[in-house]
Amino acid sequence: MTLLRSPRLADGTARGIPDATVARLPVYLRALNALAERGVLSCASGELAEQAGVNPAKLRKDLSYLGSYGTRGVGYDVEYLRYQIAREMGQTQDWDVVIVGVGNLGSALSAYQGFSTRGIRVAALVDADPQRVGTTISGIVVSPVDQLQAVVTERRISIGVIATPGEAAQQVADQLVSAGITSILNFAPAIVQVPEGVDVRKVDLSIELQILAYHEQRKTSTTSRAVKEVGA
Amino acid sequence: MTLLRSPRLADGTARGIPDATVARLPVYLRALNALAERGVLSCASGELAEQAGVNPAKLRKDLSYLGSYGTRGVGYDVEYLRYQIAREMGQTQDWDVVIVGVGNLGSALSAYQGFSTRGIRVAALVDADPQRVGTTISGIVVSPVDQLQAVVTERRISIGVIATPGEAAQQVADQLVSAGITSILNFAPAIVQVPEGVDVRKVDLSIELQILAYHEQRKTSTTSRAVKEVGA
DNA sequence: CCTTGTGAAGTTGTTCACAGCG
DNA sequence: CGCTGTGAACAACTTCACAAGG
Repeated sequence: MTLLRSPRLADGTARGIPDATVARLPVYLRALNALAERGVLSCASGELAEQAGVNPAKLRKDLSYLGSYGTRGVGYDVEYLRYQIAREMGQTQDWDVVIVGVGNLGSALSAYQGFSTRGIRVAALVDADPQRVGTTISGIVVSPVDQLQAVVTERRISIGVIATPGEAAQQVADQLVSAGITSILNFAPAIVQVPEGVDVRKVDLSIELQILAYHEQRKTSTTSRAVKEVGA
Repeated sequence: MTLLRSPRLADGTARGIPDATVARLPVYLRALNALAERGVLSCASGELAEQAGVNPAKLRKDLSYLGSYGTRGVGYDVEYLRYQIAREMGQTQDWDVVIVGVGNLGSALSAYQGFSTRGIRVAALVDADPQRVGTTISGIVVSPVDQLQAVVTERRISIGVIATPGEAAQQVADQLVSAGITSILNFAPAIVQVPEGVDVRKVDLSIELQILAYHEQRKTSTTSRAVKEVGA
């Protein structure tokens, strides 16, 4: 079970990048895109780190897992680094996702502008409600749940998004898995169990607010105490 | 700067609960609510841990930061533990939040059913677009941005949600802070800078999918390798 | 010089394993 | 006996501080 971490494989390719680093690479990518848009060609770790909201040393260590893409005494070439991170993140291709559940949240996700520039494409929408099936949302016709397998196979979708009520989440997860999905983003307020080999990430809107409320409570009750940044 | 951790203050009250634990307490709360609804009166750490999707030892350690609320040889009283966690999380009161930006995502958040049962109440909606100001969404009239200060003060709101495009995020954050908000949940794809004492949490939809895409890419490229749960 | 890349130290989080207690 | 609560070992992550090198 103690799967040891290999920072680098024998073939020299950077592998086994720490989870915490993987979670930050898209942030760096976004910061680099912002710099590129402003016409900046090169930047030092300090500038990029500030844009990304992290410590410069952390940024450099993160980048070191990918390779040595900087120039000592100078910094990083914006376009080159942008490409290297994008490649590492698999953004040289587009990733098709299927959203299950087109209520308020599912509809908002379908319309979300930010996906397309990050290599994410909403390729299909699915809902259990016959009233919603057949309607068009953000230019996509909503399919019935029993078409999930067909849609996933046909469009080679490997990522599924659960945007249903909590009660339906586990069943939807099971259906996604049996349709061949191996990565799930779960917005439903429920823990879903999946077989080995399937990745699940969870975004829970209530929990984020509850965490803020906890810190808020402590701020007002203990008036004399230093406050530090809330862990992300 | 080296703010040392005090698990417990002199007064005996549990304090300085680790961030990782605070982030999981709402999950335990949800699991306990589910058990209570099923009429379960008592449970062992193993059952609760399974419901919550964590290791039993981790659950017990998390609970130990709050106090000793279990009974050895038996387990935990569902209702009692539920109350203790809720109290620690500040859920004995309701927390009013203001959502800035009522586009697709902001509207979906306003309509989100899951908040009310978790002590979160959407108390006000604000938007910069004159077209949206004055309209009613989920029973709340949208206020103009220049009313933010008044709304926050009047309703004693301490938590703000940014659901605007990325370009507007920093400005909105500044406005929230000057209106007296000290906790921000940021859905915009941008890093916002805030003064000391203000907490910011970030939820980035694209980044979550990009992280899944990264793992997905690695699954398909290296066909012979064990896959482990993606870090939340 | 100046900034990267990185060992080493420090901090936080997780898991084990068992003493303690109902 | 069984399950909690927790010290101690372990693992992951962050930060420091400085050698390396353009």
